[in-house]
Amino acid sequence: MASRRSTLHLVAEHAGVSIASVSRVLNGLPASESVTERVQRAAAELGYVPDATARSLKVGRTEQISLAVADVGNPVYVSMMHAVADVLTQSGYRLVISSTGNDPADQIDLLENLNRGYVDGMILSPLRVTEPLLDRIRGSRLPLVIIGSLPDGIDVDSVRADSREGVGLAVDHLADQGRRRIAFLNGPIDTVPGTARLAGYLTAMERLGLATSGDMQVEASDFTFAAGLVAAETLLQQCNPDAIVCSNDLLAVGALKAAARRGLSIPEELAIVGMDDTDIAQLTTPTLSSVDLGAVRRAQTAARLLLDRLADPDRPARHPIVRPSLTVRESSTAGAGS
Amino acid sequence: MASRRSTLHLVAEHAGVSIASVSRVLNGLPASESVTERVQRAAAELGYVPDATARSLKVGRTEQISLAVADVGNPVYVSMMHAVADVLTQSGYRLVISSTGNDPADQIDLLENLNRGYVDGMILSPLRVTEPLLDRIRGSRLPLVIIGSLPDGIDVDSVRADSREGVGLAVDHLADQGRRRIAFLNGPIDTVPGTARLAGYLTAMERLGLATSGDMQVEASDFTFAAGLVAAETLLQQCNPDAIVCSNDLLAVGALKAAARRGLSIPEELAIVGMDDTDIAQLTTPTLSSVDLGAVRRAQTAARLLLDRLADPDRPARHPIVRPSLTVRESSTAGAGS
DNA sequence: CTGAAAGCGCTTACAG
DNA sequence: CTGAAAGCGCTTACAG
Repeated sequence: MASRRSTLHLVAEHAGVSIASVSRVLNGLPASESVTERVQRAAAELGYVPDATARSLKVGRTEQISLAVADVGNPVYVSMMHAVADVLTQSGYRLVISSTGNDPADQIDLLENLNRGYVDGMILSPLRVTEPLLDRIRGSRLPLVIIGSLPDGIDVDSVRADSREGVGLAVDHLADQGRRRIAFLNGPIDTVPGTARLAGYLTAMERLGLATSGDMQVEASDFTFAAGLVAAETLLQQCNPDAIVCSNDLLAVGALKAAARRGLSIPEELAIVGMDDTDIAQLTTPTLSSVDLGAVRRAQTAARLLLDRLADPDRPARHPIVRPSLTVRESSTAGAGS
Repeated sequence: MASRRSTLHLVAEHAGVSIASVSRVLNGLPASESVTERVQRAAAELGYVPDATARSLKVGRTEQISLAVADVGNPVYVSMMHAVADVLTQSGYRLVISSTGNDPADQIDLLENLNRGYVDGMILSPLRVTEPLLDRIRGSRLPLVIIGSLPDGIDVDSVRADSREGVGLAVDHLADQGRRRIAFLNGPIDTVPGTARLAGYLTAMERLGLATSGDMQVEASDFTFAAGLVAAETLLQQCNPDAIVCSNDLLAVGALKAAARRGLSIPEELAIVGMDDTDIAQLTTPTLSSVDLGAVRRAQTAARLLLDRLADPDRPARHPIVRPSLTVRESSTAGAGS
C-alpha cells in the first residue's frame, strides 16, 4: 500500500537506491560513481522528467519571471521582450509572457493574481494605470517592476522613458526645418504613453511659441496602423498641418497612408515623425524619422531592477529614467537621400 | 514546534477553524454561514493568496496552457496568440506564451522541458522541425498540438495550412493578370513554411507551364522586413520579374521597398503578392494583395484539438487542414482603386 | 557518500 | 457541515 507510484520513487526503485540519492544525482550533487551511473541509467530508461511544481513548492522558487505587456502586436514590445529575456536568461530565469490585451484593469488584475505562484517576479508594462491596478501593485507580495510612469509615493521599482524630452526632440527638429503648423497624432489619452507624450508635445510647442489649437491634436482609438489611418484622415481634414508628430511608429504608418491618399508629398508638403524607432521606420517609403524612447534600455533596466530586488527584497526602490534620441530619415527632411 | 507558518494555517487560526474548512470556503464548497464569514474575513485581513504550485501539485493540474511560437515579432503569430487565448480562456485555461526565437532546436527543447510541470498542455508552432525536436514531440508526456506540417506517422494532433493551394492562388491570380515572369521571394528554406511555400510555388508554376529558373527564386535569411529588402534587391538585380510572390507579408514589405528604391512602379511594372494577410497589407502604399493562409482558424483549431485531447487522452490524433483565400489589393491589379 | 524522515502548502476522501 | 489525516513529488538537514 506504500506510495511508490511517485516517479522519483520509481527511479529509485529501478536504480536500487533511495529517492534522496536520485535527487542528488539528478541535481549534480556529490555521489559515488556507481550510484550516479545506476541513477542516470534508470532515469533515462524511464524517461523521467522531474515535476516542476513539486520542486518549486519545496524550494520556494520557480525560476520563472513573467512579463506582462499591453499589446504583443506592437513591435516595440517585441524588442522589449527580447531584451528582458536576454538579461533574465543569463541569470538562470525563464521568461513567460502574458499579453493583457486592451481590456481594462480586470484583465490585468486577473493576470497579477494568476501569476502568483508560478513565477518569482513580474515585470509589468501597463497601458492604463487604473486605481484597482494601483491597489494590486501596492499590495503585491511578488517582486514587481513597472515599466512606465507611476504616481508619486508608490514604493515599487520602476523605469520610464523621458517622454517630454523625446517628443521635444521631434518638435525641435521639425521647427528647425521651418515647420510651424506642427500637429500631434496621439493614441488614447487615458493611457500611460498617451498622457506623457501629449504633455511633451504641449510643453515643446509652448517653449517654441508655436500655436496648439485643439484641431491640431487628434486621438486615435488605439496605438495601431488602422486607428492611425482613421485619426490621421480626420486630422488632415480639420487642420492644415505642415508636420505631424505621431505618438508611435504604427500611428505614423497610418499617417503616411492618409497622406498618400490625399496626394500629399512627404516631406515637402507634410513632414512626419514617429516614435519608438521600430524596424518598420526603415522600411516605409519614404523612410520614417522616429524618436527612440529607449525601449530596449528600459526593458534591460527593468530586468536588472528585478534581479536586484530578488537578491535583496529590502533594498530601497529605484526609479531610473532612460534618455531618448532622434533618428532623422526621409519623412522629415527634403534632402535625406534614399 | 508545529508548522503553523503555513499561510493556510494562518487563515485557519485567525478564523478559528480547520485548514480544511478554509480550503472549502475559498473554493466555494458548502459551508455554514458562520464559518464562511469568518474565513472570508480572515483571508481578507491577511491578504491571503493561495499558493498555486501547492494546489497544482495536489490536484495534478495547473490550468495553464503554453503556446510556443517561433517569432513573437511576426504579426501573424500575434493574431494566432489572440485566437488561441480566446478559445482557451472560455474553457478556464490561462495562456502563457514563449517565444522560441530563431535559435535552432535547443531553444525549443529547452522550452519543452521547462514547461513540463507548469502547464497542462502545449501548442507548438515550430519554425524548424529538426530530429531532436521530433524526438521530443514523440516522447512528450504532455498533451501537445502542433501547428504546421509534420512528417507522416507521428501520432500527435496537428493542424496546418494548405500552402500548396495558397501559393497557387497567388500564382494563378498573377498569371490571370498576364504576368509570366513570376519570381518567388522565400524565407529560409529549411523552415516549415519555407519548404511548404516553395513547393507550392513550383507546383503552381509547373501546372501553368511557366518557367522557374533558379535566378527567379531567392531565399531571405529571415521572415522579416529587413531580410526581405535585402533579398528582394538581389532578386531584382539577378532577374527581371514582372511579379513577385512573397512567402509572407513582411518579406513583401521589403519587396515594396526594394521596388521603390529602383523606381519601379507597382503594379504596372512589377506586381507583388504577400502571404498571411496581416493588418499591414492594408496600410502599405500601394496596398498589398495577400493570401490568407488561415492563421486564425489554424490557431482556433489547435486550441480545440488540445482541449479535446485534455478531455480524452486516448482519442485518435487528428490532422485537419485549413483552406486559404486570396485578397486582391492594389499591388497586383492596375485598376484596384485607392 | 547514503538513507530515513520531515515538510513545502495545498486538497480530499473518510469519519463523525 | 466540519476536522484530523494522508498525500501530491520533490529537497534537504540530520545521522550514520
